[in-house]
Amino acid sequence: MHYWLMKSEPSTYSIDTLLAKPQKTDYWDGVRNYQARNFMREMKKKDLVFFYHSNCETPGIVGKMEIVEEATPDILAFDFNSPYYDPKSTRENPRWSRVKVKGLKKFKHELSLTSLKAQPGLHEMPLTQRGSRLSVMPVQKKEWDLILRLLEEDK
DNA sequence: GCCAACGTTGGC
DNA sequence: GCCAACGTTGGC
Repeated sequence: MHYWLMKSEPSTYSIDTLLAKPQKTDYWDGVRNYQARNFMREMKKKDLVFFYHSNCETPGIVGKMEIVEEATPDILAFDFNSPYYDPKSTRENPRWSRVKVKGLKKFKHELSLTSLKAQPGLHEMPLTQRGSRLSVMPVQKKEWDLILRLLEEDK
């Protein structure tokens, strides 16, 4: 069992968007960064993921998801009309991947980036490091547990 | 909205 | 293979 964190801009796709989907499940697609893609390819069913709101008034962790389907080709890359279209990705040789997630919970209070940065136990996360733009990253179990404690939520 | 930091592209 | 130019991310 592994733990992860994935970012999304709430103006485009928020935790509420996910929780409003049928079965609260959806594809996490449109990732166009190799490092992030490679992490998605490592994800296994039942892995847990924090949902992070980026590029907004208060960036931070807002919810929790689980992986319900492991990586498959991101078909948006084949769609000429999609903003995520990539002519270099073909059905014969797909370049990008997606996973399917299920929204488990929206936390009562979000845990802001400011609070996360204030925790010495989280200084090794790419998230809290200056200049890091990685949108999909692994979370150590120690970090996961600490974050849950900070959220004061039942696990 | 600004802009620093980053990742990618493509000419050479 | 280098690296300048460009486009994007994302905090502030």
